[in-house]
Amino acid sequence: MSSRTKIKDIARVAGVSTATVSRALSDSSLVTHATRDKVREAASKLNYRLNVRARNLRIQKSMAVLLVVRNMSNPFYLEIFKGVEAVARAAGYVLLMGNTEDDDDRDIEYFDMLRDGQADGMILMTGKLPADHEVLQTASGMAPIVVALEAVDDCKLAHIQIDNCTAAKQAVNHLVSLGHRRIAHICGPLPEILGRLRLEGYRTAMAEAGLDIPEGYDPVGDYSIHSGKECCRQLFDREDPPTALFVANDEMAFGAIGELRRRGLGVPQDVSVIGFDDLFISESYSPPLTTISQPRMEIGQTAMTMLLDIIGARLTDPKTIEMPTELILRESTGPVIQ
Amino acid sequence: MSSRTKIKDIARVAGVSTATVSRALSDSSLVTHATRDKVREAASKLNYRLNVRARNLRIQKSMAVLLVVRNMSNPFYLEIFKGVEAVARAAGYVLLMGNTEDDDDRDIEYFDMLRDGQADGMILMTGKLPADHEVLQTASGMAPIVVALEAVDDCKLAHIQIDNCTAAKQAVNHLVSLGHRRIAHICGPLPEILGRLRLEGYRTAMAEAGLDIPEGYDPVGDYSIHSGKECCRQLFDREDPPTALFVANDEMAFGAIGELRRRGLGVPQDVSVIGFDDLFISESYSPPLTTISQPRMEIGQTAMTMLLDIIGARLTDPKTIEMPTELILRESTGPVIQ
DNA sequence: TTGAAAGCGTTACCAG
DNA sequence: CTGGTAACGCTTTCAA
Repeated sequence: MSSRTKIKDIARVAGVSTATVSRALSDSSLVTHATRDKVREAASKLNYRLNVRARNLRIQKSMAVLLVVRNMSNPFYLEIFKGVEAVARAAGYVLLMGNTEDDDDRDIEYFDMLRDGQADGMILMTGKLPADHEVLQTASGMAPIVVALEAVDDCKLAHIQIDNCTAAKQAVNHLVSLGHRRIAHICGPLPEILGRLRLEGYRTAMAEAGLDIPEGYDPVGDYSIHSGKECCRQLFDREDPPTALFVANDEMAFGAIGELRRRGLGVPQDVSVIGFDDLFISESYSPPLTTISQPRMEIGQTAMTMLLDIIGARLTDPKTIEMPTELILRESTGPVIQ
Repeated sequence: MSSRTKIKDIARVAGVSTATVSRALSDSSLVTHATRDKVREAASKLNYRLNVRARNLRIQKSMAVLLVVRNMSNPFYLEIFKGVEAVARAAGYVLLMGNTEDDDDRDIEYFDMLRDGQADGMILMTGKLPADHEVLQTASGMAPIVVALEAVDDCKLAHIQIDNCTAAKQAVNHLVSLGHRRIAHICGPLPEILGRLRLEGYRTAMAEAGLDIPEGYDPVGDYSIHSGKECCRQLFDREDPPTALFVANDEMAFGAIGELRRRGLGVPQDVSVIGFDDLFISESYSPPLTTISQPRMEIGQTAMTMLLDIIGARLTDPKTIEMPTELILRESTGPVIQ
């Protein structure tokens, strides 16, 4: 019982060579059924287990994929994790988690892991790309990277994303259709593409509706509950507070609703609020939050599927998949009261 | 640029043997400073990167730990993930995610990964142990497994947990001190130890306060928002509805509050509600939820630290660490109104 | 302090 | 179809 049984032991017991054992165990067509069965029997009698490390060294793969996020404790990612995990394990890959905490050095570490073969592919959700990293300079073929939900400039990577701008327009249109005219937008951080696109959608919808955006009607938050509260405070300290809020994510919307309640303003009686993301909790929030829903699990699944296609060379040209969003009408929005 | 530079190339350039290169790069005390520097220089000139797969095969380690949960998309785990990840990466370990979806076969798969050396250790949060798995039968020393937040019977594994029973008592005592006498408890699933301990705490506290628990005052949910709603419905369809609810987790508490609102009952004016877990959202819920807080990030950190100690043989006997909980008073509980 | 060489456990090439 | 054997890239004895 000292050392685990290896292919050599099976070879001895079954009376064949290690090469044949390897072939038999991997269902190669180069062995007869008879020897295949003989080998398998010996293997199971000896309680054989493949040494994955040895195989990976030999075949030059790690059978692992790396999922890199900015902040592991963001609840938004949960369903995505799950979608990625499901597809990965079905394909025999294990899932390595990467957490950058917005630290560029860590970003690079994960790219290094990819280059060094510790992972065969990467799903990147940070929206950041280390400049000039070797991994990206694949003369032939694509780098085994799928950028999810974010977009990185200038390079030919596979992307999976949603149409943030159109979704934002849809949200604002809904508020307009309820009769709102003073509609403010609590933005996400604007260096990031996500925040910019949602802001652009807001502006476009407002313009199309012939509505002005007063100076300061689009305060910038950082997606945290607290910053939602803070931005809301700014907006309602004004002399011309809005009657409706389009907020760039649900968490800031929660913060905003909290602040409104603190001021004695009812949602949606006094102010309508619409969020973005449809977190698991939003449906049962008080009031249930009207929001834009993204198919997060499917995004994870699709990202991983794409990554497998790249790794398997079934996908060789940059491709962007756009997933549909949906406006979920709940009880945090209502007609404007004059 | 076809193939990556390896230790052999460095050896050639630096004019030493591969053995010396290996030693130099790992800061062995068996090389002189001079040769060490010479080797390092060559390595960096050649842009050398260690082949982790090859090293792992040779040293018979994977430098990976496996974090196994029942359901990856449970927001409760987020901070734990983060805590584990931080300690793991500081120690040079990568984090592999395992998701069982309550499927025993998957459970076994992850134990197999551990036995097969695909991971050097495991943090188990499913509360389930496959019977008689080889991994557990370590004649000498402990299995490299830390059971977190759950308890598994009968075996000598390291545990990290909270005192669920005492925490539950504390919650109920708080309701009692506010004058509540008709206090119900929405339980988690009772086959599981967690649910049982919280129920026990509830019963003990009620008994100590001299309060009866009417038949049916402790409906069983499944930790989902929906089941919280359902259990609440049952309780308030009674002729003797409670004036206070101690709910076994925050999500069910949200469901319950939603149901109460639907019935026109105010929280805490008409009914007090107290949850368990202190999810990220609970603080800004409406109303802000009184709940029991667990130090989740620290639990993750401590679990991983313990695991490293076991792997490094610094910890050789089963040990249970108990983390403190805290009752967080917010606005969902208030004095009973006659 | 250094080098030669033996593995770690597979897979895959090349003969037969 | 099968067997011998050379890798995969590193670490670590054992000798010098």
